[in-house]
Amino acid sequence: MKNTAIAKVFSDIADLLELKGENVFKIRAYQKAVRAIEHYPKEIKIMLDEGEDLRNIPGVGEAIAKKTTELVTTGKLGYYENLKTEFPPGITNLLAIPGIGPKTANRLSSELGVSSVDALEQAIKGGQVAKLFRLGDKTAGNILQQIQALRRKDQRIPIGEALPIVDEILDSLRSVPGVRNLTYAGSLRRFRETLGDVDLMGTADNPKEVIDTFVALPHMGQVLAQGSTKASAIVSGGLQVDLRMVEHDSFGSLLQYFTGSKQHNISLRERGRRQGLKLSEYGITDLDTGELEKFALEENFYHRLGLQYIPPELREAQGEVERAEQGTLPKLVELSDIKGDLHIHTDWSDGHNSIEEMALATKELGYQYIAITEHSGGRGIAHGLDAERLRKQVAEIRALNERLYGVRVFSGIEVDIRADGRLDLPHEILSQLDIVIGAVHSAMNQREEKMTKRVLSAIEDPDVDIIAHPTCRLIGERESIAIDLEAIFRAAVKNNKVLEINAMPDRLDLNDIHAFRARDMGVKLAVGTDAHSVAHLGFMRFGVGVARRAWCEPQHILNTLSLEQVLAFLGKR
DNA sequence: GCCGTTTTCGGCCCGACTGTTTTCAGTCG
Repeated sequence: MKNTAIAKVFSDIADLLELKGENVFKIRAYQKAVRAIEHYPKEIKIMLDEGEDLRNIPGVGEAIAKKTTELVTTGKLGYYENLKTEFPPGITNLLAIPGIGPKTANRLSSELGVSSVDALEQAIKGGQVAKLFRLGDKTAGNILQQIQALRRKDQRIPIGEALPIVDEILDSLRSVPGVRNLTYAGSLRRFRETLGDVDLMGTADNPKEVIDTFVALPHMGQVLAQGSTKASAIVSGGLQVDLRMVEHDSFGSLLQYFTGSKQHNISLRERGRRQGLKLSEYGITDLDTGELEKFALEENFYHRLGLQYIPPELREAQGEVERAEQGTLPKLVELSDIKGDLHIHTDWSDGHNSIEEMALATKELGYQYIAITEHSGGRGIAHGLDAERLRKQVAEIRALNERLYGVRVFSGIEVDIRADGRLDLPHEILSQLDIVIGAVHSAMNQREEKMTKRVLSAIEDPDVDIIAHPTCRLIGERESIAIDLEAIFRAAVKNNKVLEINAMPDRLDLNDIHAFRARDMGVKLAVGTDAHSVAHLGFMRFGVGVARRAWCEPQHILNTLSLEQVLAFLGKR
């Protein structure tokens, strides 16, 4: 049983306890455990196998540890099963409707016998809901709207789609005279892989003018709200963007507040309270004197609490507050640390640019090296290279290196790991290359045991240096293959092999949680763009974002090494 | 149910909005 499945059960329990009207702190404890478990980098099942105490997970105490153990070892949880029988099935679906909380859901169920979204819709249209005490026509109408919005609501939007649009919006707004600060907050600033909406924040001498410019931008579809300091609009593609213009002297605390995560902010406030301080978006209030201190700079907000500045990517309540207190936060890898791109396609297979064009473009980026890694022949559709064409390409790259200045081109391949675990090209040619990436592109439905064995055999193959996009997921499109990542990570460490953080925005694979665990286990990682054109080289920022969320420092990432160092690493085997 | 630079018991993050009230409950982020 995976951590996400365990978390789902406790999340259900929290919902049911809410309906039951249980002690709110008990409910909060379950919700806290849900977040802790779903983001925990290590599989609980493995912790149990290794005899590790689940109470090491912050937010998990004696009771939840015991329930988790029962759930994982037996596949069932008696407490949960009993709880479920107390309510009509499906009633927790009502809680997913914005505007409906436990109290309302309970009354809908007990007073109207409504326990499904469809039944609720009928009840609203029939007028029964508006007659309930303390509800009314307006509330009923709002709920109906929310139900309809929920039905047509798109999935969360991948960061790769949102960020370029947001960058354009910010560029346009920065040209308004008098703008002083302007940035994005929220999950985008924390670099989460998908976004529900986007929060922009700024300060300006003339906030109204910035708002007016914002809603008039060509990107904007429907404008949902527009006032003197705040506006909301839907940009083409369905992404909701909120712009908030605030007072300059409290910009820091507001940015901190709106960046979140919610759970991170709660951790901070809990800590603040123990210091006799009350934290809010307006600043920090001394509980003794009642005095409010404002912060124009976010850094100072953290420093006032006796903490190191915590980079947004770390603000997920994963122990970053404690580390900031000790002054031991990691010095996160930055885009400027990247010295090369080790996963690149060209027009030799399914890419759009020549080797030279790609090389010159990366030189512009300040890179010292790139690796040309076409698909192998096994992928017929992608004009994959067979041994003969690969030999020709190696010769061309050699010739190119003779006349290129400032950037070194490695000859490489993204060789298919076939369904039986064998590589798609023979040792004779692979051993001639500077770098070999192994990847799964076919037979993705294999059972976990077979798939794991398949990838393990590639990791153990002396010709292979890197495993690309280890889970093969495509965000919003294709689930991860079934694979035992813990076993993969162990083998990578043992064989001194590298796992990729694929930076294509619809892959981001390894993802943040997996990369966190891999790094923690001592796996070397590489951020590769998988670029199929010059424009794709810019994907590096997304991969670096994942690495930062995984608490990676430069030394954890292979392609932060200089040319000499990376050659030494590759030559070592 | 969790947890401890005040505590093993007694606390538990903070503020805003909405719709319904006539002072506030419920919900959200």
